[in-house]
Amino acid sequence: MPTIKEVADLAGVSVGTVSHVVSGSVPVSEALRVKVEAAIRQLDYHPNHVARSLKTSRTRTLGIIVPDMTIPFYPLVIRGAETAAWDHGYSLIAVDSTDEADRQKELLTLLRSQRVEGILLVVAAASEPMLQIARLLEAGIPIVCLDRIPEKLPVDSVSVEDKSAAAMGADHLIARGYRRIALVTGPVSLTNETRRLHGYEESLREADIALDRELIWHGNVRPEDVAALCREKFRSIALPDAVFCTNGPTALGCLRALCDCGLNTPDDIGFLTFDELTVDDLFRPAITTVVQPAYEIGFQAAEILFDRIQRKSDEASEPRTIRLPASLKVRESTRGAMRRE
Amino acid sequence: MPTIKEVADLAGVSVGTVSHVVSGSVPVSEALRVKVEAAIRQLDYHPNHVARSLKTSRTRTLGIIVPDMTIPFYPLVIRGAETAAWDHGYSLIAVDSTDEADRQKELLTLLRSQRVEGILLVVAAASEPMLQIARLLEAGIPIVCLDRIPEKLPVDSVSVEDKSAAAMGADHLIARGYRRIALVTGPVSLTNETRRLHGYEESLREADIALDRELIWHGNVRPEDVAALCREKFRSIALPDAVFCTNGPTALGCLRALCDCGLNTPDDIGFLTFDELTVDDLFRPAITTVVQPAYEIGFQAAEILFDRIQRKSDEASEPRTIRLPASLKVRESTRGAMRRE
DNA sequence: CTGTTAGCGCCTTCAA
DNA sequence: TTGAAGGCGCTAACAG
Repeated sequence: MPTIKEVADLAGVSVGTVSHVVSGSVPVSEALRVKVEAAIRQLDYHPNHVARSLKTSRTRTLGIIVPDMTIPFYPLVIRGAETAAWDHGYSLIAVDSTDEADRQKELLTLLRSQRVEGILLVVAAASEPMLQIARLLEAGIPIVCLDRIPEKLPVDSVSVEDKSAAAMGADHLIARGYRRIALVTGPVSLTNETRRLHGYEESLREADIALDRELIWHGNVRPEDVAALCREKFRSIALPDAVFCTNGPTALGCLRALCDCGLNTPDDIGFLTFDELTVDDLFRPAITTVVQPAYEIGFQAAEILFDRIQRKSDEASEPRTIRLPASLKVRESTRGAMRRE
Repeated sequence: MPTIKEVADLAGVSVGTVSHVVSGSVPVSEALRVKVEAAIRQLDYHPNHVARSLKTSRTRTLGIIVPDMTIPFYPLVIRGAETAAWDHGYSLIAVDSTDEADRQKELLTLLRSQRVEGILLVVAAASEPMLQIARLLEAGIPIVCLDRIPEKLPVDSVSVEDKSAAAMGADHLIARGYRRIALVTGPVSLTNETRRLHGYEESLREADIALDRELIWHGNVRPEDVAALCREKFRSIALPDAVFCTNGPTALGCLRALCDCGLNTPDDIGFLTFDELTVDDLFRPAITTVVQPAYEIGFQAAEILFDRIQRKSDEASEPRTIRLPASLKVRESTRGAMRRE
């Protein structure tokens, strides 16, 4: 790999001059510029970002940790963040914690060693990253949590307005005449799951529907587990009018259970879920969905990071909490309750 | 951010000693080691990979460029590559070219400037990266192409055995009694699409089914476009017995067209596709699929990269071409032709 | 405008 | 076993 020195030698100028034409920050005479550019092309010179970063102590790099890239929601988030980063001349390192606390910890350490200038973090389900996050923050590396927000931690965060999003979904079901509405959640250790639960509860309360604990099923983000859970429920208790899943993987599991139990939607049971399943509208019937602004979440989170990066010193400023509204995509799976009695 | 010097000062030793305990490469007496470790913990020291890389000229980093992270196939590939990288103590920078030639070019340049030690590349559909790839190779940065393989370029590559995979799919359709089998492809500028086409053709030939050009529809990877294409076909020519889509996004478009045209699978028409659509087996009917070993493709590609990285000098060795077998997941959408005449 | 030079933080001989 | 010192490639003063 050619270095700036080799370029300088070939062009017959000093390294300083080469640096100037590369960065464009200092004027260089036409004549020398042409010579330098020729040398760069001839040697196929590519500035060494590693050296540059060491010198400037700015890597122009952001990191993002997601729990599972294969959940369609996250690639969209990453896209949003990547776009924002790109716009600022930054690049984004996207890594996957596979939802494991240990790996998340290692990744955080790694990103820190790589000297990323900021980190977007979707915490792993069973992790306690508070201490590590606090340390990163102390070290001057801003962090923005997205989607899943750790409790009681003064950190910037961006997510959907969980409670009202869930309430919107439940309201819709109620409006369509469903009354016995089961809720299938992800891990309740995640605060956004809890908030979605609250939204559901509130919606029912306002509609004067008695809360039935038997209809609140706490699952996780592994479709197989959720499928087993739902099958068991479908077989052991009176069938609900409708099921409301609070996230994508959960919905996948629940759909499988419906399949397995020979239940049809919406004829036998209504179905509603958070998060597009890629093909919601191709399913027969098409699935009604609470759609989160995934791209926007990633984008805005990155913007906050840049805000922090810009005015480094002023780190005392209050943590920002952004809650974006979800939207409801009404399709066939909630066509309406067919009271069967 | 504390530096190695600060750790050394606090521990009352030289930087060399600290370096030795951090790397573990040189023995250090118990007493000093303990002091150094205490200092490291106290300062929350994290070795600066940037400086380390500059010194050693090894970044322990790989890059992967995919055309679209939101296509479920690619996150799996990335997972595989990330796992392999992790096993070797490397990290992986995953970036998305959004299938644009320009962006791909910039990303390649970026990765090079970041001094990644190797690159996994899924070329953008309309790109001509030959020259740039050649330059990277010359510069001693190994590249492995995956999934989409550029033609006539002596570069390592890993992908599915396209032709036989497609033939397997077509054979299955034929065995189930389908005869008028439409093929919906992605961009034919992609050689793997061409090879899948060949597999289809060969399968038909061997079954003595006359090739009908009218049944070969060349689409792209934008579902909307493919949907429009298919709708037009469904309305203008005699309905095929079955449709075979050669990739996921194409299948999405085709399914939409079936929906829009009120065609049911498999009653009106059989349906088969490459690539899991996340929920193939939840669809009613469940969709028969040619499944590519996505994770394995990513994993093996990364392994090849490490092979190259290891024995750097010996760059003359022949390019390796790995073709992994696909498997067929038979579900309901190809239940069998119901001859309707 | 152009050249010179001092580090950025770390690893790695090399001596002691 | 430990310490001292050079230099990786680059940028940013600064001097000319």
